[in-house]
Amino acid sequence: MPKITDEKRALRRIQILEAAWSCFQKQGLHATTMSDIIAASNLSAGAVYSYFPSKDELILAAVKTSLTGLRERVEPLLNAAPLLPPSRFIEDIARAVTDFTAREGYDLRRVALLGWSEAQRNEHLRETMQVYYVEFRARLADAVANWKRAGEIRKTADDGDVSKTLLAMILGFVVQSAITGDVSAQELAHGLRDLVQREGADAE
Amino acid sequence: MPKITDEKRALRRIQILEAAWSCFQKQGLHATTMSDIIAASNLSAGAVYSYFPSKDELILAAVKTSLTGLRERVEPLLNAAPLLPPSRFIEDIARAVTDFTAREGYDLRRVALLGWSEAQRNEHLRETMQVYYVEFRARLADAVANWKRAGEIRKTADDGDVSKTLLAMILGFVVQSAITGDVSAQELAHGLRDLVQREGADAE
Amino acid sequence: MPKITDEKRALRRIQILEAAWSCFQKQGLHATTMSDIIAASNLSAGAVYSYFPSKDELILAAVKTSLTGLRERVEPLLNAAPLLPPSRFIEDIARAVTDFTAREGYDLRRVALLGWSEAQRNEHLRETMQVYYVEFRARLADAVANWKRAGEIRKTADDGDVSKTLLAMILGFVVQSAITGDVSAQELAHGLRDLVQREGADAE
Amino acid sequence: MPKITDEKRALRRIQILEAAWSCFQKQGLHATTMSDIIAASNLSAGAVYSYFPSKDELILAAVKTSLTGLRERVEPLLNAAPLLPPSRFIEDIARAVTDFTAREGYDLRRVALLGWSEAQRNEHLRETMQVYYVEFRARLADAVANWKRAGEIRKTADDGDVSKTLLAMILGFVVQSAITGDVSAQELAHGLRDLVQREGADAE
DNA sequence: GATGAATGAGTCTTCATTCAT
DNA sequence: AATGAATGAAGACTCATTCAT
Repeated sequence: MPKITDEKRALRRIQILEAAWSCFQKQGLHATTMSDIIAASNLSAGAVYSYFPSKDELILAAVKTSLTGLRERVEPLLNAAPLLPPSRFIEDIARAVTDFTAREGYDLRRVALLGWSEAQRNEHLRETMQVYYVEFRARLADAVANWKRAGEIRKTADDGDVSKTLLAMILGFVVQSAITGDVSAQELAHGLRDLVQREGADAE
Repeated sequence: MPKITDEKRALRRIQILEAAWSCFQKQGLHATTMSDIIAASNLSAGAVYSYFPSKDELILAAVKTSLTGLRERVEPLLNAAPLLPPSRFIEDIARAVTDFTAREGYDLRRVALLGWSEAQRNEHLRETMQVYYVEFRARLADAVANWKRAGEIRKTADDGDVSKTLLAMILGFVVQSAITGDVSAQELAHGLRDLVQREGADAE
Repeated sequence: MPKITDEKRALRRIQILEAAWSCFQKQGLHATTMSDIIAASNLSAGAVYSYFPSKDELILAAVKTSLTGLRERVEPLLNAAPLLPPSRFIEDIARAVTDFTAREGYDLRRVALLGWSEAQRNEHLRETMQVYYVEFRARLADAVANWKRAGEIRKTADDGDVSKTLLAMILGFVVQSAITGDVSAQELAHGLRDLVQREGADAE
Repeated sequence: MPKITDEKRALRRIQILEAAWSCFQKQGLHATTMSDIIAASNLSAGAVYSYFPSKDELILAAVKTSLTGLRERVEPLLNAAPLLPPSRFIEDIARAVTDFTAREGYDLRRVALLGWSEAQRNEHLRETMQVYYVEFRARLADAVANWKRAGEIRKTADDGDVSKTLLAMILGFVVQSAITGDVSAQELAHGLRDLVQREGADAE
């Protein structure tokens, strides 16, 4: 077995990461043993450890990857021109969360909950997440500025405050749909629309 | 006949629970060992086990108690007459979360994140949470009905949808403030107000 | 099982240490597994670890104890008045090494070799040994001074040099008897006497 | 027909052996992994294993080689005519040990300690060493006989006993200088001389 | 011949829980 | 009732060795 190509190494990494995801979702981060992951990956202990030096590193990679994966899906929505109005925008973001979950064969929402929990005791993970969410909020603030120009929300709105509220809605959607399992992207969006529109205002 | 009165038993339970909370927040649910909790509670292993038959029960009790504690603080806000308008209401709820954290000497938000994560692998906890959030949402739906009567939001709004959106905002506030640590109840409320009010609408 | 007495704790420690010695001699330090020691001590893994926090600590204790044990046996020889002449003195020291081995049911010489080897990679052990041997040499230097006063060796002798040579003989006796197994305390002493006494000098 | 000449093979062996020595000294025999040696030798795992079938063989070879190397250096001293008197002879032997260490870029003394320790659990190594030391002692006994003829030591001296004492001094010098690091060949020799010469005897 | 990725048995250590005192 | 020492199953990780390419 001489030198393996970088391509193959990358594939192996993904193979292991997928095995890990699958276990993590079913059993949680700590109830999952390395043996579980090793068995699910169809590799040997040594092989897995040659790709990830510790369980913590594997957890980190799993969570980071899901963060990155989500970003890639949400990016187009943020860059769309013209930008969709707030409630439609939120609906699409929520749908991206839901779709990501369904498509990749693993539940992004569950991984998110596990990751947040883990971030409490893992410095590196906590920082990674902080940076991620702060950056994401900055992108939302850009969207808010856009909406102000488009007259979707009033000019005096504070970009920062609104972006915080929007992020809260998105993260809360993740939690709520993971725990109660009975919330759709559409319901979230309609709820926002109804909150926004007063009596007599014309719908969407 | 027990030497120890029921009253004393109750106090001991709280003593243990507080020790557990304190450890859980610092180290997470699984990195906390029974030894940690036993040491923090100033009791013996046997004593702790006579109050809680297993670590899982202790986790369950710790999370349930924080759920109950929060409910008690939020209850008055839901029953207030007249009900505050949406953004004010959200602000007060968020403030209750923040205050609860500060006052009891332990961080409700962290416990919430840990609890959600744990709920992934603990059937009983998951059901408890589901019931709790669904009930809480029902109370929020009542508030929505109230707001409709008061003309705060339009009559055609769907109580269920709006309650889901509101819950998302609240849960998302918990996540965001636990992870980034830079969101206040006021910012959340202002963000909602700005989202709600269009150009030319009169403020609050 | 309430609080155990200090006495019992000390006995347990010895019980474990003896199990460890016995294993270390048969298999060496690193080929001995904790399982071996646990089995030999008739205790559980947890119990052993409650007395010694790691294998390294156990190794350290085993070596230190043998150092201390030997010192206790050699002490009287150093303090004897009048001090025996050099070759007799060396003979008794060598005999103490041999006896210690036989009596305590474990081979001091083997433990010494293992310890020296381990000291190469264990900072703490190395320092402990350094201190021990330097102190021991100081005691030998005292003996040399005594011999000079008694006319056993010439006045111009350097206490330090002679103590180094004596220590070398003792340590070398340990090595040689452990490896070849065919050297007695008497042979060592006779060899020294023969080296010391020239033609025509009167014996002993 | 091998692509590689015997000469090259021999060079490779030495290259590996030197890598092994270097690792063994730094970390000890068991803390050194085959990976360490492989990395230090700049060869592949397969290559190293084609020269030494197992780690044990490598240890054996490393220790044996150091034994042989030392013999080659000491040989001339034993065959010198006229033979140096005892304390001068010991000084030169000790110096050979020290020089060997310095010149070959690796510490003979450390390897010796490791080897003795390993001999406890390695039958083959133990036998090799026994033979080596017994033979070496026989050469020392020859020297003793010489000294008797030359009147350096008294005629009634027992060649065997004296050779054992001399070997003890040499081996003990190795231990002491490896552990305390503060003994020179000269000090050892002076110590012996002082022990040998009584009051009034003429020096050297 | 050479390579180095893969193997997997074996190691040290932890920790929820029990129960003799 | 209370104690805390003891248990031992289970977990994370290592590393000598092999063999497909």
